[in-house]
Amino acid sequence: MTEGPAAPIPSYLAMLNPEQREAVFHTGRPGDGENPDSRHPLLILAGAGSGKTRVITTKIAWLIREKGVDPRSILAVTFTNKAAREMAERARLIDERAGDAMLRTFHSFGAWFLRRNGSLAGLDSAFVIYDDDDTVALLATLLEDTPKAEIKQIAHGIARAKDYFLSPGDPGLDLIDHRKQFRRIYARYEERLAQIGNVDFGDLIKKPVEILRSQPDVARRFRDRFRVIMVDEYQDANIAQFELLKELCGPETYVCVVGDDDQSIYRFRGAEVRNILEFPDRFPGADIIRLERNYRSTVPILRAASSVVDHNESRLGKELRSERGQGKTPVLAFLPDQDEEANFCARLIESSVKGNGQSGKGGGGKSSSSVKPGAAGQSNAGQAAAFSDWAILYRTNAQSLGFETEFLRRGIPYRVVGSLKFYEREEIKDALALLSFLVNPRDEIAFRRVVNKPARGVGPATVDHITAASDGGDLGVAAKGLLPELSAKARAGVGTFLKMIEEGRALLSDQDGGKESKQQPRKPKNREELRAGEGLSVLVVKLVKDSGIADYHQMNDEISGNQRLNNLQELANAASLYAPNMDGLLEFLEHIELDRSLEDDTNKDKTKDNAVTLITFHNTKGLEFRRVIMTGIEQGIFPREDKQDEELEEERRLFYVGATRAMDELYLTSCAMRRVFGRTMPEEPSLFLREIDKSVLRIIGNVPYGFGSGSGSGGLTGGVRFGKGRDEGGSGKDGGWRRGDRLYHDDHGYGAVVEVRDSEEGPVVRVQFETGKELRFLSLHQGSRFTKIGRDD
DNA sequence: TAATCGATCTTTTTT
DNA sequence: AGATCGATTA
Repeated sequence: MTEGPAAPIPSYLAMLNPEQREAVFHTGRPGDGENPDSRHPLLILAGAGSGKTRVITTKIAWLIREKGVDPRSILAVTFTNKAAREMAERARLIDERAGDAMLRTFHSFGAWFLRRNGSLAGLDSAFVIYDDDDTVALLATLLEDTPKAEIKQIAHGIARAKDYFLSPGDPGLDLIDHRKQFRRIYARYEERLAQIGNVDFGDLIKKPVEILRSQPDVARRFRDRFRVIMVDEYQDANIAQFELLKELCGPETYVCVVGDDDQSIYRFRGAEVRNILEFPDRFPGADIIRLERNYRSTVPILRAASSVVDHNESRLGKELRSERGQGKTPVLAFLPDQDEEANFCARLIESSVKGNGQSGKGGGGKSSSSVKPGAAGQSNAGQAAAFSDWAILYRTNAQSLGFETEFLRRGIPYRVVGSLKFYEREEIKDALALLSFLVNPRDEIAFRRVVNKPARGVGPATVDHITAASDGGDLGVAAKGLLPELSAKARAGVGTFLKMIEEGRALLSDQDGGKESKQQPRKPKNREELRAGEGLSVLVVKLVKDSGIADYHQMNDEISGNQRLNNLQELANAASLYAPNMDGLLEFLEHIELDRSLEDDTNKDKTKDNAVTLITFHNTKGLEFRRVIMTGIEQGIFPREDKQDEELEEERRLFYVGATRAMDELYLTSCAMRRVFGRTMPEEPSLFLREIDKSVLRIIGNVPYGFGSGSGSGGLTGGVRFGKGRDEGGSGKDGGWRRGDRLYHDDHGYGAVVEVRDSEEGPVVRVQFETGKELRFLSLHQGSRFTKIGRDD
């Protein structure tokens, strides 16, 4: 199965270990009696830190260089843009020609496919991609008076349905959402989306599959072109993506997928571990190569990580071996609460960085931490760390706040990965909606978003009027036709809006110089390559200015108005890399939609190279850090409370992913108390801490009673248990408030009841606060915001 | 009809 | 604690 190169081994291959080499040299050549043109598929099970990316990139280069494979016939798909970029870069370093191979994310490949072949499914090539918010907005127009939460649920259902390659008519839909109306809404949504002429995220995968299935000639063309298909992070593929892979593969296609079943963490997004577990069944004749040498982490770190994931049932099984020796023992710290947790992390980091010329800035304020990082025995005698060596990992984005506050206070540089996203900002979405409407005049969602922003006197009634008149067609045309019927105010507003849009479109076609101008749409390469004021940014700047969006946001937001302006400027800068014509605009919008890694401006100044990384467990996939702190390892937080069975297994894998990011040092923190939704709750150590191999841990802090005593179950009741809370204020269900009652309100402080009277909704209580404020409350029985103190009389 | 204040809900994780 | 909803009010 393996065939080595004939002569001396080139240097780019010499650095590979035997398994990696086997994986690179595998070409799936058929045996005797098999179709000589067929290829055995390959599944590379690549453990964390086993040099997976090196194998893929080397393989691509090797195929081109030694096997004479045409680079253009190679397709490699990843899940993130970052991975795609990295892969392209590294493959090109080995062989320049690898730059001609197609390296894309699944979604970007789908978009590329649809721009060229979408017409076969009735899709105009000038579509815009709707994100989740747009999907919700579209559903909202379909479902008036439906609570937002429910709409979101339906949107989620539709997204999942597409992940599983299910259409409104599919019986399997019941597994997603069994309510009868669901498939009806899904069907209407599809209809409306088709009418508008845009696609959502799921369509980028689902539609290509449909086209490939219904158009044999297209399928043939693609199978002809792509002779080699590689998939990275295959454990994250969903059913639709699996189907797409299947459709792209002819009998002669060489398929190679790389993944790690232990790192499958996107089930909630439709990822199916089954895809990788069953790969040998779905792709008969598949060979499997395991990469089990880990070059990243020390022995105890790997041991700690594996000991947890070993508790999973459904695994292909794999034994990671460290090539890095013993190193420092991972530390598990039990801490009183999340403030102390942040404090602990800060001091740990500061003490490691000291002597490195970086300011430690002595941590004023509370110094009475019960757990001193130094006590961990991690004297950083010789080697000082850099801030950038450190990463703080947490389960939910919300947990970053405490660390940010503490780091800010102490002057520890940090950057938050992936929480506030640039493209999710209101002003950016507004600007993008304007641009989208230029491209697609049928885009009701974009139209609704910006037609009256800033307020132009175009109210909901007018907007509904226009959309109704458009009958799914060009909204601009419809609006124009309706102008005479509108009130003077609305007419003026709509007129202004239309004029602006027309000018924008004119700008695009002006620059176009007709269709025949074959100006190469510029690829975003180097941000500095073009300056703002060039390319598409002219259009963005003009629209943002003319629309009044810039002023609107600057006025409306006194605190961060300028920040918003900066963000808009940043958007314009990004646009400068694209050609100032319709194609360039489409490309720009697609780029924005699919690669949302553009950083928020607020991160910019902190992004100095030397900063601590604050990041969710999910976001760390594919990254590595010298020193990692996994925080909030508490039952209910991680794993989340509602996780069972397969989902619990996925949480375990997430733990595994997090722990295996660490190269040299690993710390785990678990708090006895934590503020959740603003209330302080007692916490228990995570189940995973019970599962972890204690022989590779150093435990510090106040160990919860019974923890680690090995005395079987029941040993995990850490922390003090509080009852349901204090007395419910007063007697009776409605609180039993009377005139003269004194109370404390969380927001307003002390006050007294001056009047109680009945209404249809229940008793209305009027309270005079010490601040002088007098407020009326419909009911005071909620308990949490009010505390009854006593009575005056 | 916008603004304001109280009530209620929120926390997964993301291409 | 913070965002968002939604009802009441000027």
